[in-house]
Amino acid sequence: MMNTTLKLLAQQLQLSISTVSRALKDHPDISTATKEKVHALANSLDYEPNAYAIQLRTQNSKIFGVIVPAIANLFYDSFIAAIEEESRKNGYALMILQSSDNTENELNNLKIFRQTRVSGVFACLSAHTQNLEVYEKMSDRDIPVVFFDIVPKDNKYTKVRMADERCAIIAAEQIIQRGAKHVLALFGDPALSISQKRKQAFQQFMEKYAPKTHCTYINTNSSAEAEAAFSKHFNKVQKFDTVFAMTDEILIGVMKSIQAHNIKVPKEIGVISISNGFIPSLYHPNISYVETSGYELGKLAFVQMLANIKGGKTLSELTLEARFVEGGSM
Amino acid sequence: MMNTTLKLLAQQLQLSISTVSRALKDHPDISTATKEKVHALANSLDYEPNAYAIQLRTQNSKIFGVIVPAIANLFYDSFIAAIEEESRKNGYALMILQSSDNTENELNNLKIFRQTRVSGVFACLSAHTQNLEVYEKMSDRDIPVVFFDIVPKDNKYTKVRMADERCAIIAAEQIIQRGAKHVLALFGDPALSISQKRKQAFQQFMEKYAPKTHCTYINTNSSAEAEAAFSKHFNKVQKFDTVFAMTDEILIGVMKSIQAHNIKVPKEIGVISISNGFIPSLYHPNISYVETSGYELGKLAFVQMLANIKGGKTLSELTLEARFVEGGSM
DNA sequence: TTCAAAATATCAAACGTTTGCGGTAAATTT
DNA sequence: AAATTTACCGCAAACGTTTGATATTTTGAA
Repeated sequence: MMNTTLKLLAQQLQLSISTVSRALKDHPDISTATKEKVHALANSLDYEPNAYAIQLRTQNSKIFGVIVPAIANLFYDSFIAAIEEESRKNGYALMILQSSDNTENELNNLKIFRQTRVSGVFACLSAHTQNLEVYEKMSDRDIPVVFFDIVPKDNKYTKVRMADERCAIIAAEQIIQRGAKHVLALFGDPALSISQKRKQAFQQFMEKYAPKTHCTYINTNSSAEAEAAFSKHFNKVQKFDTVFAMTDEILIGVMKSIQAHNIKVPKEIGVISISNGFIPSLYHPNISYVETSGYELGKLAFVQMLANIKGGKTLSELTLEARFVEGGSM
Repeated sequence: MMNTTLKLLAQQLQLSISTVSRALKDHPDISTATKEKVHALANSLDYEPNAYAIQLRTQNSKIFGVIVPAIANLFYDSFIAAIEEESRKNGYALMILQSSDNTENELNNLKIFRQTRVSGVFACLSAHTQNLEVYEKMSDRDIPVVFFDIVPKDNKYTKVRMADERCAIIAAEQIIQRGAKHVLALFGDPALSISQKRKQAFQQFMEKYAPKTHCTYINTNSSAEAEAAFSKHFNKVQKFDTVFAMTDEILIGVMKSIQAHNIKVPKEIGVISISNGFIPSLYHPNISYVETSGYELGKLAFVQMLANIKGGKTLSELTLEARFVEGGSM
């Protein structure tokens, strides 16, 4: 079927293309009578403006690019859901690409974004990306970048992230408040800055405010590792009264082990984690957790993006406050 | 910064735009010497073809649209991950929009896709969408649509979905094979065709091959409902030896109740579900399930899409076989 | 009436590509 | 040496839209 274009409308109405164009967007230059005629025909012919022609002309694609390590991930999911909602409200569409935590993919994705002349990109750095040159290239092209979650250290970038240290500290506070004596604290990949930050904050806080509490710190790289680590340490003579899991992944491993050994929560052991809430709600009793909301972070990132587009540069780091959500596991 | 364009390259090299364009795409008309010069300059100037100009010229956006009820969903997640992978391999990008199971959103999303002149759309119908007129409009514009998961009944559409009935039957087979006597079978929203199909298939199979097995059928609309339903029925005198959960959502509810009552799996009760595998792996022992892989379905959908684009129409319904994955819960 | 001002509509260039067609010079054949 | 082929390259139109500048008509006041 022939696509309806401005030209076609113009021909049928015996008007010029520009008049039709202006009529369609309510330009004051055009009389009401003409406008009505144009709108009527446009409707009946199902006119849909060609986004590509518009972009070519206006240099504005009204599309945001998003790079996440993985789409299939509770946290990024909710992040994406949030910016998708906001984007729609603001007349933008989303183009989502995943890096699979692979720097090469990340590069290719950025390239696609450049070619598509996206209006902006939301980027979560791959685990081991060091070279930020590509992102400079985006700036060169006047494409604003808002980093989220895993963000570069450099202060010249716009970034939003969870208050990683605070999360860990809130967890520590709770643990102290409940009078824990022996704590097993499990953290993620030690190469990741997020693991480092959380561990450091947690450890410092514990040492300062509860020096008598005995803490064991372990880094694990997967659910399975966490499960094994927990099993191994729990079997020792020295029993823990509290376990802290830095991520959902770790929590999953811990809980599998807890189920396997039929350990009673919270009677025999208290459990606390950092999460967006879904995984903790899977267990009975619900696991208490410090909330890191991908959804909230998404909203925040979007605000930053808009500010960036409208008012020029907004070089700043915004961190999202965390809060403790009481389950029944402590 | 000035964007590098063909024109710019042409000027600097004292060549015509067309020559530059052809050189860049290895056209045989252009001499090797020229090609090299062009490539060199293009590289050093970081030339990136303008996707919009190309689309305008070629009428081919190389973008696929995807509509899902929700991005934050294990099944759709993996579906998206699969088509994202394939798309990238084939030089396409993805534009993902969520309907939130709302017909109006669905309509708007389709509109965006039309305006963006996507090369094709992968669509999962909203729960209660009846009117398929919009999708006709896509066909009018020669935009192929591949339906997945929740698909229309009409045979004129291209669709891929799980073998819903087979899933239920495989589960029933396993249940019979384990010699279950009293089964609690939980299904989802009775208004959804997927619930109806699975329930019907399950029930028929059980009645035919294990008429003596006593089955209780219940429809629930959420995890919480499933949890309540399970608790209620398990408290009765008549104990169940097996519980079947049609979806992850239901399984979650069931498992919470099982944990709350500290029921031993599989000793006191056998558990089986239909899932893509993530949720079942969260428990100890792992829950046995009939696998419905969003990932596999995505791959299949993509093949259909490509066939549709290349070879014209491929009107057919493809269903993906399911398989039983042994956990330790039965 | 006359003329400026306001209202309305049109022209034409530009955005960055692709591509059919045509042209020129060199290489090859008669 | 003329004719033909081959190898390169450029011209210009087209894709559908937006928009500053310009042209035409209508309106209202002098």
